[in-house]
Amino acid sequence: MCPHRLVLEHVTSRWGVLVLIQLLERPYRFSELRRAIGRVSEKMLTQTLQTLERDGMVHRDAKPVIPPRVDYSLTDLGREAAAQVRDLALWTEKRMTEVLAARQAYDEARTP
Amino acid sequence: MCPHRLVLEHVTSRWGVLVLIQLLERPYRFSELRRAIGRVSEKMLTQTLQTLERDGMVHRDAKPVIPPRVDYSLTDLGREAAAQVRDLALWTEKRMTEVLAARQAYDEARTP
DNA sequence: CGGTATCCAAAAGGATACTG
DNA sequence: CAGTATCCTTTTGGATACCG
Repeated sequence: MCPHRLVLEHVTSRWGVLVLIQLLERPYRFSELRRAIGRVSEKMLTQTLQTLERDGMVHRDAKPVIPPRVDYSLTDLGREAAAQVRDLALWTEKRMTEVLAARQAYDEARTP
Repeated sequence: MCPHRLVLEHVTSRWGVLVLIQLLERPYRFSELRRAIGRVSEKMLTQTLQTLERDGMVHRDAKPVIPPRVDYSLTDLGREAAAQVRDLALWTEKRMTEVLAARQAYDEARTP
């Protein structure tokens, strides 16, 4: 598999999309981000953030305090990706009526 | 899960992305599309095409001849989606250098 | 040719418990 | 608080065989 295809999979992955769009708004702490996204396990959020950090999309700022505090934000690269992903998400929202109509036509043609 | 999130997952799915980008060029027959994409099983290509057809992105034209001939093409809706997906794919290609640099820095910071 | 059906392997994902 | 580690379930994907 070509390497840039993998990056595309990271940013368009189930949780990657939601993380990028959320961080486009402002930086978030770990638990705060988890609550904002909703119904994501710690494991998947950790994994998604690590992948996006490794790809240079997300910046991780761990403050050496007790209790630990870690802030996540977008890099310049991440902001570019996030903006495109958000546009695609907004497009699907805007076109939802057409999609639902197409589905109904498709389903009705097959269950007479 | 909100419905438009599912549509987003369809168009950004592993094979969905490749199908949309390929069909942006011109219509394709089933086997022809399979060869063009490479290393996709019949099952996954069928499944992907059905999902995209149901969502109103892909048009399926089955000609009643022997041997069977089926042509797949993009609808207007599909062309809009495909263009955005292709742009995102082109962006990841363009930014690959930065991503690779970020990865190297990430990996080196963790294996001294 | 263009599928469908079945079975199986691999990967993704979640719940829980534990740690610095 | 922000993770790791472990275990288990669900989903995804591929190989194969068969059908119209």
